[in-house]
Amino acid sequence: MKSQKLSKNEKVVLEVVKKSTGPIKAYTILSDVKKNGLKAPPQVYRALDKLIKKGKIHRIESKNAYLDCQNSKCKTSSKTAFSICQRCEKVTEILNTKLSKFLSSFKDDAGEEYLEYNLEFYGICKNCKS
Amino acid sequence: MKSQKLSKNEKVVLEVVKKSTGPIKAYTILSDVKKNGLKAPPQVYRALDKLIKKGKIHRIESKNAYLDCQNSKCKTSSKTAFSICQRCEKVTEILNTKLSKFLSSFKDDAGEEYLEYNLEFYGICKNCKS
DNA sequence: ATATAACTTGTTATAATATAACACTTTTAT
DNA sequence: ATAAAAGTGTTATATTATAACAAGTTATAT
Repeated sequence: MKSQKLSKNEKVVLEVVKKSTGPIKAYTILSDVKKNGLKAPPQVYRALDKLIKKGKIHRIESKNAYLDCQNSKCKTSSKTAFSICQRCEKVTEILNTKLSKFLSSFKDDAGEEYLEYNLEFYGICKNCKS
Repeated sequence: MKSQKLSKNEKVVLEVVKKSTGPIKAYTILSDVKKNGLKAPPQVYRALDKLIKKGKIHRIESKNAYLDCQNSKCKTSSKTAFSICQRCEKVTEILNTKLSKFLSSFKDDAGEEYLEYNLEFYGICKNCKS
């Protein structure tokens, strides 16, 4: 794992991601951080990439969007699981020991294990069901 | 599940995806199907979307690429798992009953189950290790 | 303290991925 | 036979992401 120290742009971008109520898109971040002097996509994408590597945020692959990490221990930047509501688009990080143990020790039919994974569950959240 | 009948463009696109040795990108498909008369991105993307719904192909989210389904029974278009080699980029669909049962019956901490999921494992494949 | 390597930033341009909108044709169901 | 639904062709544009390069900053070793 990389140093956890954040650069100026990384801090600026992380604050915006944290403030967001859900996954936020790169260009939404960009328009938001313009008031902090950032001007161009590479500045945002570079910060996002670093923040992911440092375990501060996650990328929700099926949404091309970014979410701040809910796990204070943050050992999970390469072992991630999320639930995604198909109605309200809400995304929640899943922190579940049984799940992470199962996936971390999963061997495929060739006997191979995997150090990293990303799992996205899709369904209707409790709120939308009721 | 939708009807399995394929339209003309869907057949053309599916053939290209099947022929590919690994996940193939939409614009690679496009340049390939130009000899069949298809000319513009929407023709390809529409076919891809339908083929996914019909369970003929999968989208590899972390690669923005498409892979033909290896499961002849093809009940799994919304419950998918893949292994992705970080060195050679090879992608293999994982068909493993223990895994699918575990994930299909997984309840999160709020007791919710999910009808759909997509799981991507990352590691080094057997071939690259040796 | 100073050289130098490693990292970070700013900037322009462009690449890569995907969809909107609309007119038209074909297939399907009644 | 007709209407509804599904599929096609087309142009334009939206969205997401990276290449490339110059300049500034910080960390480290001597």
